[in-house]
Amino acid sequence: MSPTPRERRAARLGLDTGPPAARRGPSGGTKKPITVEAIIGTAFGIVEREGYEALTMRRLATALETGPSSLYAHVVNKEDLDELLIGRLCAQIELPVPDPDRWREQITSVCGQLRDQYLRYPGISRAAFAAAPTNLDIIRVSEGMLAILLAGGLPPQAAAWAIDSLTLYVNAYTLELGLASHRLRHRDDDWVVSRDEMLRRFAALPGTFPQTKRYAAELTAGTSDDRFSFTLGLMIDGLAGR
Amino acid sequence: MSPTPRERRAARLGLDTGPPAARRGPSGGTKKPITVEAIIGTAFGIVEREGYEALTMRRLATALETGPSSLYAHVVNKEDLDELLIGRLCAQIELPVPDPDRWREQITSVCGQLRDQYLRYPGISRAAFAAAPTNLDIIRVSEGMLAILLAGGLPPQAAAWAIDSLTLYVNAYTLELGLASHRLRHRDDDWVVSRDEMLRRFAALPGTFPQTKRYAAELTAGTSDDRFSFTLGLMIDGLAGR
DNA sequence: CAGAGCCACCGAACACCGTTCGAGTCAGTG
DNA sequence: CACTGACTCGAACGGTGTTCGGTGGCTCTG
Repeated sequence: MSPTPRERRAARLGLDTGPPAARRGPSGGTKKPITVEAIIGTAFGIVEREGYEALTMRRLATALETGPSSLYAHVVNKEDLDELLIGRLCAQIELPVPDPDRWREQITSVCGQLRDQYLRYPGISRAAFAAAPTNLDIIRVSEGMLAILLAGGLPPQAAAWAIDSLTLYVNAYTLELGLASHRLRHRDDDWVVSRDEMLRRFAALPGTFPQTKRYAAELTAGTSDDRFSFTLGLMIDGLAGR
Repeated sequence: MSPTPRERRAARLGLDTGPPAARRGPSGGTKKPITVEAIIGTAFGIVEREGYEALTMRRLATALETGPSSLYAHVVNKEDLDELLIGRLCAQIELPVPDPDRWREQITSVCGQLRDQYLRYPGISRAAFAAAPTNLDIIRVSEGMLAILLAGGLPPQAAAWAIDSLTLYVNAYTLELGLASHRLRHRDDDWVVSRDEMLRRFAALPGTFPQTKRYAAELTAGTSDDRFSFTLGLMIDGLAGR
């Protein structure tokens, strides 16, 4: 029984098996062999340039100058590939050493880093939603956040749940922005509208929407970044009250 | 130039054109004609029973005893269908008349209703993420929430942004739960694990994760409902401080 | 050094998906 | 009655993730 893909995944989750002896295929070694590292690298390239929706197994295989089936020797699934990408993303998050006096700005910084990473690869947060809470790189980030909140003096239960809340919100925020940028880049002319257009539409609403009409300015105010820090502040303020 | 689907959509956004004269196709009138209403109804049925991932145009057409192409006379897109579903969902939300003294429980109730509707149709919140903020039924809910928060005495800017935060969180929460229930129903044996299994895995972590190991109990505590109301409380508490 | 077995590679195919095309069929109108 | 136009629907197109079977260098064994 040859090693099933699940076993490969299991093996990768364990200690990394160094360079896999660099075998060559029937191509005669003319091109560099396919490695998990190469797959992840070009996958990130595709997502960065064309968005997550463009990351298909076929597109990825073409970029690696091979066929789709060749990928399945190194990756179990598209889902597995997603998890690899999210793991790599999380591995690049810098976790500060917890400082009790600065827990608010520290947790904000970690969330901001997550947001920036997700936004650098538009749409990839969709993969983050499905990512396993088993992955070590992901747990590492959550461990870091937990340490910060605990150092800040929060009760453990609140800290534990708050991590869920915060990461979930960051994921959702970046997912929404990713969808919007996808529409911008990809047809759907009238989907993403300017602020002026929003104001016009709100003004054209029937009288059944008095508050929306009256506070149209507030509803459309601020950059998406403003909304992000507003919501984060909301949650952190709520936490501080615990 | 026959009416393009976009025009149908535009027409539907205007005043609803009553019963469309009940035309029959080549089937000779043996079966009930396809209407937008019938499409929405059976679509909800499919999602309720088999989850949003099972809602494909082909599956839907089969349920209506027709071919996929027949649907496109009533619906522009799958995206358009999604918007119809979300709109219908939002139309069923009951909006209380704002009471300044009870704004907290009122806003909590609306969010709870949204959560329940989304969870009744697992995975449908994925469609909610993409839904247009143009749809009248959706704006109606946001108008209701805005009225509650304003009655509560919140500054308009905070109220406006808070609506975004809250709905985004509810969407994200239900999306995550929907993904989990999808995995449960659909293979992926070891993906959704019990609390005991989670505790075992946390205990097996290397010493690099001290906080995660120490507070494994807190990290795995509570039902998903507990986490939902915790996060909502967090945001509302933060709001109350404004 | 000869042979065997492993396994990365890859072309072809399968079962789906959303969507389009064009012909066919009816109801209402002039 | 002929015409028009909305509706129906089988067939097909281009796309997706994934599987299968064979090939041929590689490495290890005898």
